[in-house]
Amino acid sequence: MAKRKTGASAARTPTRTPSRTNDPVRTMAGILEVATAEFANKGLSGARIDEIAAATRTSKRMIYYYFGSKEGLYLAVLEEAYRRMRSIEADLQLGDLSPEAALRRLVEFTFDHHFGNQDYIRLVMSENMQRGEYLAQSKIIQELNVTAIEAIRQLYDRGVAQGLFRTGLDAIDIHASISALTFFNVSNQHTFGLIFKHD
Amino acid sequence: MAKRKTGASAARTPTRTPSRTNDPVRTMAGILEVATAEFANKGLSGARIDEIAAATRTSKRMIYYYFGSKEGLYLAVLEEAYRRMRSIEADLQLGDLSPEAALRRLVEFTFDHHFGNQDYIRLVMSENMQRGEYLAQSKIIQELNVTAIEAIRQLYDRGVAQGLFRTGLDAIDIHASISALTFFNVSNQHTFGLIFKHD
DNA sequence: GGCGAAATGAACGAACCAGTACATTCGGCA
DNA sequence: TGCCGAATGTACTGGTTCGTTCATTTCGCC
Repeated sequence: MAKRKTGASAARTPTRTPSRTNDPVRTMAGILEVATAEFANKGLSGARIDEIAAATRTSKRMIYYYFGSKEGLYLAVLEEAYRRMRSIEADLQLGDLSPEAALRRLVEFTFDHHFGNQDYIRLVMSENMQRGEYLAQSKIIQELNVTAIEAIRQLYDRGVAQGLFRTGLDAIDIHASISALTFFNVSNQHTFGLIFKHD
Repeated sequence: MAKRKTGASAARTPTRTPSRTNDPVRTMAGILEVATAEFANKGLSGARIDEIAAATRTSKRMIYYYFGSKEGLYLAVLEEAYRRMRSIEADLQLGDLSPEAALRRLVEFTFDHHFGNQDYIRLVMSENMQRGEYLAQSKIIQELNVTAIEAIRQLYDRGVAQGLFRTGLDAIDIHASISALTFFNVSNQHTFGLIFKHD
């Protein structure tokens, strides 16, 4: 069931995975998975460490052992969510496509990802409620974002060079435009749906 | 449940405020004002009744006296925020303008309101984090929203009749389009600003 | 000018919740 | 095969936080 990955603590774990009860990698992954759902559902202040622990195979003790604090766990969850998204995004290989095709593909991906990963949306919403306090602490996420913006900039510059896109736009604004409508539709579905709507 | 004062806002307040210690209208208004800031800043679960009470001229006792519970206060804050916005919106008198001018005016108002009332934005974000649970309880807000959508529908229909707007659009979608970009820019300013930006 | 309801204040309590102390088992390695 | 650090379980605690209890003051009204 559990696949061994080299990530966690050190590279000293042998490749075999015998039937053992100590499995830090699995423990951490399990905690992260449950915590992602909990933080996405209730936000940072609404989430309860005890509930996360109860939904895990392990105990609250382990959460503090691996993540140090509620905030530490939240940050780890946030980083994992960003890392996952940017990872898929990087796999799109936008550089291999024409500017038009690349842009279309990026929009499609963003659309699909936002609608398919509401946990991610809610984590970002939550983080905006915290005024980006935890994002600001994460060098990792900031680098991921810079890379993503850089990819858009290159794509845009290629398009401008070929006379396909008009000049004077900012990569960040493009990113915002791509995200805004679909993000808004997911994030505000409840206050909007209540006005009258279903589809 | 809260025992709402009938004509809370106006009606029976003597126009001057003599030196009297009992002033329920003022007490309620003061609580609402402080609570709005607190809920907008920290969200429902992050807000602290004790902090709201401390920032008021009155006491926690009064919060429960007038609003019954933390949730009751939150709902009252939400309703007041919506009511205020829709009230200004209604003052725009869109019906008196040409469809084009009315649409432009609506967009401008939405833009200005969103940027000028970040508390409102954050309350709506917060409410979306609660999945619209409290909006769903508020007949008042739902009616306000229906009215607002209806105004857009009329405006749109007039424009279509005059051949100014293309057909086949939905009033709710128009509303979403108007709100999305500016709402997103305010609501996600922190996770976006962190990518790199200032203006 | 006094009566009863509305409004207010001070302090308390019970549940909740993040984080910890203590104790134990596991598992790689010499 | 015994050692030792890594990993885990159990039970607890100290502070926080929503909500309440009890007592008092205010004020409209007759």
